[in-house]
Amino acid sequence: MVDEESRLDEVFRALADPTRRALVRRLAEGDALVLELAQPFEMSKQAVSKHLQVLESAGLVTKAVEGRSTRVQLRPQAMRDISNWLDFYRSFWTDSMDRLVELVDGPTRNADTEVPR
Amino acid sequence: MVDEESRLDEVFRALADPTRRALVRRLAEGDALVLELAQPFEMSKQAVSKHLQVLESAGLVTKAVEGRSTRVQLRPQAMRDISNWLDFYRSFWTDSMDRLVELVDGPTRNADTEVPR
DNA sequence: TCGAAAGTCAACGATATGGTTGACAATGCC
DNA sequence: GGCATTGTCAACCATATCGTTGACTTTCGA
Repeated sequence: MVDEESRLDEVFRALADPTRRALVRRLAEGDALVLELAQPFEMSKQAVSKHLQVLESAGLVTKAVEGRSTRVQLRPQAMRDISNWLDFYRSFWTDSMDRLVELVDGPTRNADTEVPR
Repeated sequence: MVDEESRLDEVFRALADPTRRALVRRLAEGDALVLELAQPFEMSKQAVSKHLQVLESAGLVTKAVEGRSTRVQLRPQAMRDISNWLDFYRSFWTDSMDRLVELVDGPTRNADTEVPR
């Protein structure tokens, strides 16, 4: 069982690369074979294969062998982990906006908005 | 001007480290001095300083010199970039759930739910 | 059956990362 | 003034990352 922290690491890291994000975006349009994925990138198929391994180990992608081809499928549920992580801060950045507004406009609004713990 | 892609890279990368996420979470409770941040981690202040530089260059944190101390402040707005990026896939993973349900339950529900582009 | 196609594995190289230690500049305090 | 405190910089080390090329296995098709 992989603990939550290292899973977050993997997903964040997997998405911290423009090539891999492009692969993900491509896969959002539908499944594809590895070579189809490698095609638009000027990169060796080996490089793409490695990127797909990173995505797979992060749980963002699954593979299914079909004859001598391999079909790759997006598994966007894995993004839920980081989405949940972000949720904790979502209220924060709107609150920050409020505080900024307050700074600019002066404390006209009543201060009953709780600061999150 | 930094283009959108490399900004995403930086933010994703910055958050792909458990120490830095811990720093962020700590800063969510309020501003802190660098030494205060270094305190709970069994790590040299230099290491923490480096992490903070990564966070700062990703726009997740700002620093303000106060005498010989430096106050660090969270800037959660930077997370908006990746939140927006995720938004594109948010509908996706719920749709995938629907497709899964359909697979298990059989096609009982009418198929008027659009597949996103 | 033989050759081309799809994909992975292994080894290599250049560069980035995350940590260390030691030195240093700037500030505050006595 | 002199010394401790805060933080960064520089150099170094071990390891990871991202790409390459070459070899290999498996599968398809003529």
